[in-house]
Amino acid sequence: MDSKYNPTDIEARWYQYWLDNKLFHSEPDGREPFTIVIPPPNVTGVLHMGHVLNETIQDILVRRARLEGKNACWVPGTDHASIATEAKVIKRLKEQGINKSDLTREQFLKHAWDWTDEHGGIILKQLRKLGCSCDWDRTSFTMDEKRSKAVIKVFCDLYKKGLIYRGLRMVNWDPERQTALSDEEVIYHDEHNKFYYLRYAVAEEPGKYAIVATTRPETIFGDIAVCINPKEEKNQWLKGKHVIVPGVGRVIPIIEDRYVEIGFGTGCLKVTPAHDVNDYALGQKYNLKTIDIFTPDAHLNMDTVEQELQPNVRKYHGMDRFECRKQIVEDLKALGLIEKIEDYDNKVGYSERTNVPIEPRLSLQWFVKMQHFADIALPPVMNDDIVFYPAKYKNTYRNWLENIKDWCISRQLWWGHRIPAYYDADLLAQTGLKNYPDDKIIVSETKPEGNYVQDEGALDTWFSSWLWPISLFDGIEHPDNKEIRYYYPTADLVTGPDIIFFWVARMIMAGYEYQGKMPFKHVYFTGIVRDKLGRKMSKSLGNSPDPLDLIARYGADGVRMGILLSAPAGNDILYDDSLCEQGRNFCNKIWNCFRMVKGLDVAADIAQPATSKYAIDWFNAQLAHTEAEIADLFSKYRLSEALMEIYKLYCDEFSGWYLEMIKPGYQQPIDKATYEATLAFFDRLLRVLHPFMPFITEELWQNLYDRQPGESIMTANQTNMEKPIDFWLRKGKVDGESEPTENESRENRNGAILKDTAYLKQVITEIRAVRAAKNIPQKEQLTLISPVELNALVSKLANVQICPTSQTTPTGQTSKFIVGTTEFAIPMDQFINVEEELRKLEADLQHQQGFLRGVMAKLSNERFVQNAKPEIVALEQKKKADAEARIAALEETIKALKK
RNA sequence: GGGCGUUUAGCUCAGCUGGUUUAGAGCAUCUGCCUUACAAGCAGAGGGUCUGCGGUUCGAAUCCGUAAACGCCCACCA
Repeated sequence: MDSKYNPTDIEARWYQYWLDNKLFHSEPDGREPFTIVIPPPNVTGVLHMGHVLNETIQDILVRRARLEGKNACWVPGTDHASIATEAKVIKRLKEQGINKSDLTREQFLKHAWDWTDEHGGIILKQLRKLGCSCDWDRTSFTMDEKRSKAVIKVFCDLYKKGLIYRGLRMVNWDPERQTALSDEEVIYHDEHNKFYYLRYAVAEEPGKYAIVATTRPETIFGDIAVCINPKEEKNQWLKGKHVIVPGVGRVIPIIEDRYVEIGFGTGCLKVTPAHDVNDYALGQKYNLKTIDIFTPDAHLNMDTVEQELQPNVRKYHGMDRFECRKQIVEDLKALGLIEKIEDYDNKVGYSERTNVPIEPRLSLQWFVKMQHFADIALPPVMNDDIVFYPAKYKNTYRNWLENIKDWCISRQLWWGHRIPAYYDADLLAQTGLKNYPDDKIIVSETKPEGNYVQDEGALDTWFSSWLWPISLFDGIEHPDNKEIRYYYPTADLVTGPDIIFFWVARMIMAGYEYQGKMPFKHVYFTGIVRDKLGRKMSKSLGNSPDPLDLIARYGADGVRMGILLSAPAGNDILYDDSLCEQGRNFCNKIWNCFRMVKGLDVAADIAQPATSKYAIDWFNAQLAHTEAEIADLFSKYRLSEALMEIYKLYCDEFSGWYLEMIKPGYQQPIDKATYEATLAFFDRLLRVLHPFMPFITEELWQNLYDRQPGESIMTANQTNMEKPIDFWLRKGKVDGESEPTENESRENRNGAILKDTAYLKQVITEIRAVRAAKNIPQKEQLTLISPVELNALVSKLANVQICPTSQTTPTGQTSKFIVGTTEFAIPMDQFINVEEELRKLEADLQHQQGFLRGVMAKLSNERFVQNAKPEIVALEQKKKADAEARIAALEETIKALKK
């Protein structure tokens, strides 16, 4: 065995072994289920650091549950990611010289499926490298047959219930992809813009102007009115008048509405009902017409402007909206129709996917009525039936649900689930889509007989994702089937807070609507993975490492540890390669522990040293203690802390102390009892680590004992994780105790031996410190003069000969230290720097005296003694006694030294 | 404009319902060691008054108020 752990081959081998033995596969049975459904990554996506974090956490939870004996099932799959994938396909087609507009829907979809087949599932393959224990037999896709059927069925069902409707609304329009978006898909950015003050000539009073301030001068072609607040003093003179849209020539009325805020800008608001949500509302209220001046790709369309005005504005036809803005400003300047231009900061909405500014656009879309869903989804989260980690996201969740708006679910895309609404072809020809009567629409899972045409739109991707925990188990089509009854509700959902509205909230809604139950019991919100400078990882910054490359360098276990180490739930994690390095180093440490243990020469006929017996007792207690700690941390989803506990357990307790305690002398064999106990400890240690580092733990577990084919650490039932194993414990009751229960006595004994060992460790550490300070090598044996009886482990680990104080009269100089209130001394041949010793001791003395003053201040305070709880007072008295004893010991030592 | 969160060693974070030996961990740093499992290691050491201010209390990193800095979410002020 090499002294360095080499993960590459080992990882590949064990992953294949797990697959070959179907160890990830789950079928309903009598055990308690533990289900996680993967947040489906985009089908054409590749693994990035965010996935690594997210999937590692899920794998840890799943593997832990599996070890606990639960029937763990982690269902993988991918998302068709309607808009993102369609964009990628269009881009690729363009590279081949093909325009989407030249293709029929069928032709385009053929290309899209080709792309999906080609790239789809790459990310799932990558998850295997990371060690994810998904049940691959259950791999699903949001657009596969089962999931598609579920989506269509739900659409029809909600339509029948009156919860889906078609309507002409102002929606967020993505001019790049030319589709509607939901409110959640719009991201607002702060921008430095200009505020343009335009002069609208007053028709009735030549030479006078109404000044209108706007950030979007290019929309004046669609102006229908100018609105003032009836209460605004300075604009009273405009009441009932008309103004002329500058550069356009349209005469429009001044209208009055209290919506216009007094004192803001000029008090005159231009009303463009086709291009602004608020203006649209005003338009509705005052029955104004709408002029849509943009084409679907946000170029100016002057055909919609009145015939007689077109000669004035024809030059803008076909211009891009931002080009037009520049141009119109130039032109109005030339005409003297711009009063002034000011800097102005405002927010502009961008399409989440294409990153172009969205355009509010009046359009015919499908919506889900959300109030009903908000009503069923709010209570379970607020009263912790579904628990959020961290809990602060409950606020965010509530805030959204309490201000819920209807969900625009139709998209003008081809890649996705096509809306199952059908129009009578003849009637449609007469009326057009907008005027097609609602009651003549047929919404159906199958195409109706006759001459019908299907709605061209597709559904929002999230309209399939919200069914994911149900549709994966066929719970939409067969709501009471065996699988859904067994696996649903799922246990945990692990996801980012950025999709709390998109996905988490909507799954809860669908869960209650279609199963009458929550979709999951716990939601673990991860943070965002950033680089060590706190910047988001992005392709353009080049600060996003390729996970596969990291796995090649550090091993999957190392990377898993690296990503997890500083990732408490909800906190952003600042990723740095050095964290993976720490993970790799840890693997190496474990590897070498194993080499040491398995390299021991075992002799059946030698007796077990008392020190080893003690060491085993102690480590058993320590292990039980840490295991309980870890169980507690898991119950709170504090996974990075749990891993840190394990790390310290291996490095400090097991490797640093236990193995040193039981290690036989040079080229000496070890007794069988100690060896067996050590193997058993190792077995437990591997199990507790396995969820975090599956590969190395499997490798070592397999080599620890002879294992049967098909056996795995994964399924080594770990039912006793928080309890110590009995047979190492001393039997019989502790003196002075009256019949403790088994658990109590175990805890007492564990507590006692942990305390004893802490004391021993401290003595040993002090001796080592003396060595370090005096540069005395470990090999050179020292004498320790001790007033108390000490375990022989002290001699073994510190290489000292222990002499009782009574039998020793040190000649010459000694180095002294105090543990608790006991003074120990080490005689020294060499010269001792008395000054140095004194300085240290006096510093300690000062510290103790300061401490004692603090304690005394409390105890001499009557109100403290009266008000504080008795046990607190008693504790302070004990502190006082201890400090006094220690001070006495120090003073004596100092006095002796000064002689 | 609302709401939420954060601020503890050089860095990343624990510190739960105020009292547990005048603040803990990992990493990094410094010193000494290639000691017969491991230099991707071992041993030892240093380092913070808990963002500022005020209050409650016998007692505050912990509770309250306030200010500042940073971060996030929501919102139709053109």
